[in-house]
Amino acid sequence: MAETVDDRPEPPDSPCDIDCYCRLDGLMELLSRRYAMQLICVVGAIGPARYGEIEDAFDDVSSSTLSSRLDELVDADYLDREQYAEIPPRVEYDLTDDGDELCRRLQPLLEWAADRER
Amino acid sequence: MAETVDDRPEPPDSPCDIDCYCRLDGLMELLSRRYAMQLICVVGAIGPARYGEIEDAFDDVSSSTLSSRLDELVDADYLDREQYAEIPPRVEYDLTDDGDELCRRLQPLLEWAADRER
DNA sequence: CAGAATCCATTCGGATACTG
DNA sequence: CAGTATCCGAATGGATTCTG
Repeated sequence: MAETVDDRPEPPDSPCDIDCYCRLDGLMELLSRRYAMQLICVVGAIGPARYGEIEDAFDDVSSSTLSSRLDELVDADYLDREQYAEIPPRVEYDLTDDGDELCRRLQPLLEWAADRER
Repeated sequence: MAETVDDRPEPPDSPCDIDCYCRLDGLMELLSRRYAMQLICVVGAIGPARYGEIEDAFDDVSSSTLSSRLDELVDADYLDREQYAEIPPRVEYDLTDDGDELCRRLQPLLEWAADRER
């Protein structure tokens, strides 16, 4: 890698000085995956949510896809995964603090998107 | 241990009765493509924006990708494309009313995303 | 129940070259 | 300047099968 600038006081070569929304990679890339944004908001809405509940909410998502999305969001610390040693096994997902903040910021968007689809 | 009281009506056709953010396809699918959300906000920020300005703002987007994204957003009526019969040719993109509303609803998200990347 | 693993079709997006 | 066209590798997500 040629140039990795660790401290970015003011990128001199950035033509987009507004608020530089153009270079966003981490979170935006995560949110650009299928169901990611909806997933955050669904978990936010139905509180601690079990895997099955989430799966049902989407109704047409494959388990592999949902698993991936959950993993990614857990890894990125937007979701918290609590596993209980019970039979049958129970797992609950909930928003972390960051996830909660994210959810709040997604709300206006999804709300609007939902409105215009009906 | 009592279950959380659930007195929701339970619509028969929708397993996700909160606000049904799970079935969103149209807009969310559009926004899930690379640069789409940033693109809306950038155009919102630099007003009527020329193709070159937008391209420069992103600095690492390929012209084919940017073109696709622009086309999609124009087709979906979030962006307006104005072409002037000049030499050299000039094209300006601007937000439509829907695009403007979308931009406002994306703002909190991107703002936050930008903050946590620095 | 809550996934993990594997395989695979499709899609997406970048590079490159070319144009009105 | 503002794209379009083409090719192609990479990534994505679904189906299916299997498991603690």
